[in-house]
Amino acid sequence: MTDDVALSHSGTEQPSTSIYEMIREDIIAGRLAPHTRLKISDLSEAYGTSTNPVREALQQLRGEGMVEMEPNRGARVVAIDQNFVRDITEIEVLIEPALTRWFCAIVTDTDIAALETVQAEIEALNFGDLARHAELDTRFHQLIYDRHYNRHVADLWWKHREILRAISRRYPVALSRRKSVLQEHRDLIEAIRAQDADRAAEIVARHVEGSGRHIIEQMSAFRRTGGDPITN
Amino acid sequence: MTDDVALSHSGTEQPSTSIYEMIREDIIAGRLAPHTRLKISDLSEAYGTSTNPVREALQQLRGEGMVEMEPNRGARVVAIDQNFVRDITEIEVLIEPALTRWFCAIVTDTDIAALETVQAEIEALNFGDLARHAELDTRFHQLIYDRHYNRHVADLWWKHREILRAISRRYPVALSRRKSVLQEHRDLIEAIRAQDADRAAEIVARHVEGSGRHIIEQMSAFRRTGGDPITN
DNA sequence: CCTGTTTTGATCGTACATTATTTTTAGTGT
DNA sequence: ACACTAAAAATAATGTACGATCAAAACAGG
Repeated sequence: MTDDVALSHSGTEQPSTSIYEMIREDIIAGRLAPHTRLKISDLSEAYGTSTNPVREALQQLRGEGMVEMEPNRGARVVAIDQNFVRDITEIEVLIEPALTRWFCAIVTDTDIAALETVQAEIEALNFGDLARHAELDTRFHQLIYDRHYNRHVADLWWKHREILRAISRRYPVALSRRKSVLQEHRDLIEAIRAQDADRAAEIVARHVEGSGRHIIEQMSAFRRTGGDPITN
Repeated sequence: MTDDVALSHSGTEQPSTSIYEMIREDIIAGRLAPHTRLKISDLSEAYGTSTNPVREALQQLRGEGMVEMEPNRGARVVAIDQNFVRDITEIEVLIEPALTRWFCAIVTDTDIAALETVQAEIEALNFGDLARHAELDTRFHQLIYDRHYNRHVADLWWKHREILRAISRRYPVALSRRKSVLQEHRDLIEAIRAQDADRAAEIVARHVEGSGRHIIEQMSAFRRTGGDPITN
């Protein structure tokens, strides 16, 4: 089994975006799957630069927890197993309801309209394009969370979101889960409109919990069959 | 005001501990105060190495959020203001009660005995040695949180704890706060012994909240007077 | 006193050297 | 002839040195 890096970058890259962002984006987009080896010489060649910027980018990603490194043995994209997903989902179950509560207190008609617009797009799409759906779903929650004054919480949510995106992208979404997502979003909008913070928080908690559980189930299912999930 | 780096390292360092850990430790210990400039040439000289290891260490710390960097303008220890403390305190108010709840469910007599031992030491010390007190206080909570299966939550707590330690070390502890800390610890032990998870969680939430508020108040007070707080 | 230029200083990128680890190959004993 | 061990080469990470680039500070002219 080849464990090598094969990226979709042309040889001539504009260095407008940093190496760090590029590697990061490649991890989130799933082009660098969890636990793939990150060889600095390969990466420096792939991104058309010398080794030093790559090394520093990897160190930064290491600090963020997106890559893991062993001394004298190089770096890998962080291995994401069921426990990993469970762990960060549990954190989100604590955080997202709190963010939602705040949103309920400061929400305006414009905000709700924006939510409904995105939700309408999601329903119209109806999981036809999974990548697009993920994008819209992210935007839906982002509309709520980005309003919070606490940037650290919002950033923490975003960081976890990106990781979950990277992993969930590799598995399909079950039909039952699709129904739940749509319903929960609708319920959430209603609770927010009614400024019922407790109810909104409760819905979000269940939403996050369900999302995490679903990913874990899909991981188990596809691990048992041994088949590779979605190959890009 | 000098903005330079002046560390307490001898010229001959054993490279058993990495540059990363050394810089990190210097930040947490307060030898590198918030917002101090981190000049790689100075650091490489101070730690007795070349620039590259320092650069990578700084990138890792940047990923952790302990250092902030601007392109072509170098790195600084992250600036910790009142909002910063408020932000991470708010996160802890969400996280620590959850960790405590779990602890209530799995606590043993040995655990409670350990807590009481540490608490006895704290009370005996009675804030005589602030550094030692901070150490014991950390250990007290660590006894509770390290038992949790979710390593990501525990690590998040630890990361925030270290940052708060770095900042609170620069300010004295008010007498009223000292009383509260001791009382809250005692109450917490009682709630845990009774396996009253709700009550324990509530106590911890107040404890964390009070701790954060106290730090913020001290920051405001010493900012107004303009005087530098505690100088090591 | 303000503005444009020069100088200084530090970061960032490239190239090279060293060290550690893994793989290959050769050798030895049974 | 096969298995196991040891030595050696290859591979990759880690550290050092230097030149290029960028930004702020010092300076000269108006």
